[in-house]
Amino acid sequence: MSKNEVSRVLEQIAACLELKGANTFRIRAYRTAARAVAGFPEDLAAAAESGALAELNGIGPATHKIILDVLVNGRSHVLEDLREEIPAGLVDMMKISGLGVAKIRQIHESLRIDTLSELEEAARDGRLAKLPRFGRKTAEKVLRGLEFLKRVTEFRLFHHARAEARAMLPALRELPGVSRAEIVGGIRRRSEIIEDMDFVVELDGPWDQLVRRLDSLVDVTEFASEADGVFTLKFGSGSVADVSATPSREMGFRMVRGTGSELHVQQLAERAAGLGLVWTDNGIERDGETIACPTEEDVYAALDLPWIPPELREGQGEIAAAANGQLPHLVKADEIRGFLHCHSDYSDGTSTVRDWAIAARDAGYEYVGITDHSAAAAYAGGLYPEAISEQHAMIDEVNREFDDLRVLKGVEADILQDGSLDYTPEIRASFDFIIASWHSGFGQDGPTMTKRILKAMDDPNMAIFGHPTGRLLLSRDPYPMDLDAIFEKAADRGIAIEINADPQRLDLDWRLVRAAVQKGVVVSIGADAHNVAGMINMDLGVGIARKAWLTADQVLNARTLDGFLEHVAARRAN
DNA sequence: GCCGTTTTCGGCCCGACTGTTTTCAGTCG
Repeated sequence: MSKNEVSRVLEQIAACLELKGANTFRIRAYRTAARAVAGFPEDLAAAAESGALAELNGIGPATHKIILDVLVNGRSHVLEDLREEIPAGLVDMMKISGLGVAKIRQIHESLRIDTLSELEEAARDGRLAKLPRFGRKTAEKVLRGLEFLKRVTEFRLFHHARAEARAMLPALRELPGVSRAEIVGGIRRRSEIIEDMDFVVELDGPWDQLVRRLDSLVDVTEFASEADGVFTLKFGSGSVADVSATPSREMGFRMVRGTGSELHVQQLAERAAGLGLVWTDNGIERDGETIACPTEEDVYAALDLPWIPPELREGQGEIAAAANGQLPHLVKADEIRGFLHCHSDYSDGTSTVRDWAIAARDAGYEYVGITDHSAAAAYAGGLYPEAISEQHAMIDEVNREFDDLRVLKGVEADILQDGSLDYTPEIRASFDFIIASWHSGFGQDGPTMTKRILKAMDDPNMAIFGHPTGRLLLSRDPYPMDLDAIFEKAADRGIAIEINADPQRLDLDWRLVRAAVQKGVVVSIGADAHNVAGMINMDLGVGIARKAWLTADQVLNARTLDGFLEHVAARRAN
């Protein structure tokens, strides 16, 4: 059982308790434990054995017992008992925007509804709108929510899928006759959401032996094989893996074919045709002979191309760029010098300023920008003016202790309804830099939102525009605003646009990052981490930057400390 | 249910918006 699965069990318990009307603090305790588990940096099972898990902040006797139950038995008796009482459909309804516990209970009790399809029916035939305090708009919102759920339910977040795929690799590599196994597909391209996991295995032995052993892999519930050596596995967790088996002389070809998007592969086939070659499902043929391609380099070389980084294989011009020798030198994780956008225990984070400094220095960063929430974000413990001075004094103290790292006094200031930034101008000027982002007023229409953001950009203290479109992967679409106008103004004012690296956000979308950069916008990669375990988010953000063709000089926090501060100063003077 | 420079019980996440209502419950971040 992975951390994510254990964390999900705790989340589900919280959801069931919420629907039961349990004490809110008890519910919150389960959510806290779920987050603690998900963000735990080490091996969970080992920590459970050594007793370190029980010492973890947020884990108490009850949640510890549940975690052990899940780790040892693969299931939670507490959750199973709750499931007896609470229909699964009601838990699903909590994912619908606009439906909270109270409304769901009302629906359940007055309409006797406990599945999503019954809910849809009631929303369509008018029963839902007739309930007290519901109405036409609520019913429409529920239908939109149901539509969204249908659209996303086959997908999972990148980091969850990658963790599961990585955990599967050793088992695949140990299968008889398998000399190599690699992850391909959307995970290798670093797509933000993933439908199926894709693998390629290099097989020396006979196929039937592999077929017999594949369905013995842990937790496989369904197994189907296809004629051309692709095997589909379904797991108890609901995830699906496609495993493609190939002899070593075709390994490179299978990896290219398995990794590239449909468009990329199609464009490779067209290029092959242009060179008088034939692209088939199993390889590239010249004069009726298949060209041996044990490595990916062999495939691209046969097409007279240099190797193309997997992140770029989307059919968005990378083949032409490769042919012209114009592939970008994609930014690498070790080129990021500044760790930006982190929350400390002054607001809703759990790590202290000193924790952040130590973790950032140990990870090799030159500077770390602490950006707690501003006062308007009351729900997240946003800082009142008194707390700011206190925090700045603390940062000064920590800075005196480190000669190889600088802690910057940042803030994630709310963009208020009217487009002004939180705090007075004097307070805003007291920060080293400001990430401005919005956390409320999402009901506004597109033009109003655009006007609001454009106005915020007039504030000389706004150095970075945080999680610009507000999207939450698999749960909320981006907000409808005029991004062209916003990118133009950002370029003009020298405001960086954030790639927020929270795995649920990955906002700005990589496709849009490319558009922004083409307009001259500088990009900042922000981890949006709430504890030092969240430092791994930076890797996800770099992945998105690479998908957007970014080079280090286009990334604000790949600059030196002086370079970063110069940028902020230039912005304030603009 | 968890935590503790408030320490074994009492406190923990609040303010604004939305859609429904004609004064506010429910949801969201």
